[in-house]
Parts: sequence; structure tokens; C-alpha cells
Amino acid sequence: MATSVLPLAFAGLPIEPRVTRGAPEQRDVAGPIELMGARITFARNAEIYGETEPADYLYKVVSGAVRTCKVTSDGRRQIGGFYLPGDIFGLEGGAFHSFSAEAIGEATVLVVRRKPLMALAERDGDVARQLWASTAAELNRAQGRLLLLIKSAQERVAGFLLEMAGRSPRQDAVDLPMTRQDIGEYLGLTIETVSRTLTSLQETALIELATTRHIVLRNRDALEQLGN
Amino acid sequence: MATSVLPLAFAGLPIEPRVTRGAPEQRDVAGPIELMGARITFARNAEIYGETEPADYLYKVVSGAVRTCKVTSDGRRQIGGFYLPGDIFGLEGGAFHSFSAEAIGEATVLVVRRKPLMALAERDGDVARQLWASTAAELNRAQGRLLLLIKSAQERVAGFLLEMAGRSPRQDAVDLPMTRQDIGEYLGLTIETVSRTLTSLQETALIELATTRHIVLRNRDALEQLGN
DNA sequence: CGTGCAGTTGAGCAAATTCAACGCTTGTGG
DNA sequence: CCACAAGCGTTGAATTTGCTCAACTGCACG
Repeated sequence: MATSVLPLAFAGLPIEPRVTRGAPEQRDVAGPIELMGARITFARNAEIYGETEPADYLYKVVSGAVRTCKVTSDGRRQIGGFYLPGDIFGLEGGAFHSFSAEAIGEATVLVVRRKPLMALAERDGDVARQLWASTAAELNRAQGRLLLLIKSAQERVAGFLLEMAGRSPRQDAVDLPMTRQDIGEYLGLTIETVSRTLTSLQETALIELATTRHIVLRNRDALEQLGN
Repeated sequence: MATSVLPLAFAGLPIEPRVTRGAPEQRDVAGPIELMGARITFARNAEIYGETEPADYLYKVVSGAVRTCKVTSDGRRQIGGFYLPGDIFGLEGGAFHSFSAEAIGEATVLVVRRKPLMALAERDGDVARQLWASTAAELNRAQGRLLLLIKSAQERVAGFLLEMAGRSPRQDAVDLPMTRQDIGEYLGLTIETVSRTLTSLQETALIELATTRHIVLRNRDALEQLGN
């Protein structure tokens, strides 16, 4: 999976036909960043960038969802994070990425060259602060996830559902863009354990698996007691 | 454990007598930061700051070692990181800390008020970059540790030893400032598992437990094969 | 701190079941 | 007869479930 697509984009030859310049109607968050990028649409499981590629670009999800991940030498995978519309990713310290990024479903992202953005940050303190703040937010998320290490499978899954609910428009239901496999790799569990845990949460009436991808939170309090 | 000490320091009344201004001989990293702080020495297990306190200060380890940690409602603890001389800690995004910090043994830290440092960063691009870079480095460390989620106990302990060796002067031996309890809470393992795993690594001749706190790496290659 | 022992939890494997995407056929209206 | 959309079935992927086992935990004690 994850056919590499970015090299072509790097060469200035976007793979997908749907590439728009500028996108003036898309300025929900900050001004300048939106104006400097191009939109690119990636197919399901397409690689947006690779684990060791130079970090020359910043990305912002326009639609769809993106995951970042790392693969160990023996093939186990760890997902670094899920990114939903509005989220910025690819913001790492070094000159090279330490995770790869892939489109979960079909996803459109805004791609911004890092160099001119940095130059802009040099002059504009607001831009600099915003970039730093994004890095700090990412740091907080990653540190919070360290707590997974001492959590049981139930706690991990409950926490995950709450996290996704917090990021979704509706607070009492979640539409998951990702597979059970992705969830497992995000939480450090196997796909079977994720599935069993969800079933068990349904049996205890904490949630309802309306469809596999749509989950209703029936008892938020109990979930929070588990997940936090 | 972890008697709170910082409130007093906040009030301008350092608990320990050994407080020095400026510290001109301690400028191994950057210039300006060193000049703005005061040194404070904390006793073993003393709390440097609490989990929800306002993040008004930045800290840099001068001597000794520091751990940051988070405690769940039911008392389980997760260590966020270990900080050795030269390391900066307390650098989090929000206005409040999300981890607490404690001295592992007796430890001296340089304490810098955040506000004037930020003001300085506003004018001096180098300072701003350095702060951002520190945040990014911390982010990389945290994200790297997410891999622990898919690692076995052996892999976690092997990786931990390599990490500590990489941060120590000697590459083939480590002096651990922390207890087995701390290591367990850092790696998401129980103290027993840490102990047994170390014993097992010794039995297979990968390491030698010279003393409980001093460990010699006998077979670095094999450790790396395990830990990476 | 280290270790023996019993208990749990989650992993691993295999099989059953559900889901979803695709292509093909069929029916309807123009 | 053609265009189009709904319906159907096939097929491969994703998910769920049962069973067994290794790994890690929790407790007790040296």
C-alpha cells in the first residue's frame, strides 16, 4: 500500500488533475498561509511524504483525513496522529520528516513551501508565533498520548472515542474515517483487540455501533471515567 | 513523595541556600538565556513545578537529573522525560504545565522567567529560533517514544539503555540517576518487569549490571537490534 | 532490588461474517 | 434504438469472533 506520489509533486508535476492555485475562498484560519499554497488531492492510501524525505513543505488538510506513521524494521506500524480538515501536519523540527504521511481516504491538502513561510515568519511575529504554537500543540498531543503506555485496552479505546468525538461536529457521535487497523496502530493494540473492545463497550451500553464507522456515545460519563 | 517546593521559589524565597545569580561560567549553550536566570538547588524528589501550575518559567538542568510526570486519577504515574545537565525543560505550549517536574536526586537548575525571554525572542530571531527548535526537539523525542506502544518489554528496556548511553559521556556504559521505579514509569512497565528484563539481558551477555545503577553495554549491536 | 508463583490481559491464528466497491443486467422514458 | 438509473450479484477487503498461549502484572518474601 501507500504508493509514493509526492516525488512527482515535488518535480512540479501534480499527479491529480484537481490542483488549484491560491484558493481565496479557503481562509478559515490564518490569512498568509492559505495564500502561499497549492491544493493537491491524494487517493486513498497514497503517500503524501515519506519517512526520511526532506521536510520542505507544510500541509493543511482541506478535506478527508490523513495519518502519519512510522514502520519498524520488522514491519510493525505506529501511527503518529490523525489529521482532520483544518489540521496542520508535516510540522517537525528537523530538515527531514521522522514520520511518513498517507491519505486515509481520498484527501485534499493544502501544500505550502516551508522556505518562504519561514522567511515570512522572520518578518511577521504573528506567523512565527502561530508556527511555534502549532508545534507546541503537537507536542502536547504527543505527550498526552504517552499516557497510553499505562492504560488498558478499554481505557485506550474509550479515550480514543472521546478524542475523536471532541474533534467532530457532534459531541455524542463519531464518524470514523479510519479502519480498525488504523485505530489499532494508533493505540498500540491489535485490530482484534480494538474490535473486541468496541463490542464489549457496546454490550455494556456505553456505545452503539450504528455502522462500523459510525459510533454513538450512549454514556459519555462512563466513557470519560474509563478514558481519562 | 515530591514535596512541593516551587511556590516558595515563586514568591522569591528560594528554599535552598545555594542560589547564584547570572552564572557567567555556565554558558555552554547559548548566551542570553544563561544571563537571565537564577540557580536553584532542589532536594531529592522535591517538586520543581506542579502539573497544573502556570508555566511562567523555563528551566535548564545544571547538575543532577530531573523527571517530568503525570499522575492518573487512580494513582498510576507516567514519566514524560528525563532531563540531564544541559537539557531544557518546562517548555510547553500552553500557559499551564501539563506535567509536573521533580528532582530525581539533588539537582540544581537554572530558572528563567518566561515573559522577558519571550520579549527577547520578539527582537532576537536567534533566540526565537532556539526556543522553537527546543520545542521541536522535544516533540521529536515524544513522538519517537510513541513507538514504545508497539514494543515488547525487552525492546523497551534495550532502547532505554541505548538512549541513556547516547546521552552519557561514555557510549558503552551508563550511570542511571533514576530508580527502577522511574524506569518502569518511563517505559510503561512495572518495576518487576524492568528488573527481570535487566537480569535477562545480563544472562544473555548483552549487558552487565556492574552495580544496580551502573550498567555496562557488553553487546551494543545486539542491543540495537532489539531496541530499534 | 531481585525473584518465585499465580493470575490477567492482550496477542496471534484461523474461521465466520459483514461490508463495500465494481461491473453487469434490466427496466423505463425519451 | 439510445441514455440513464436502479437493481443484482460477484468479489475482495474489513470486521468480528472463538480458542489458545506467551508476556506482563501483582503479590509475597528474601
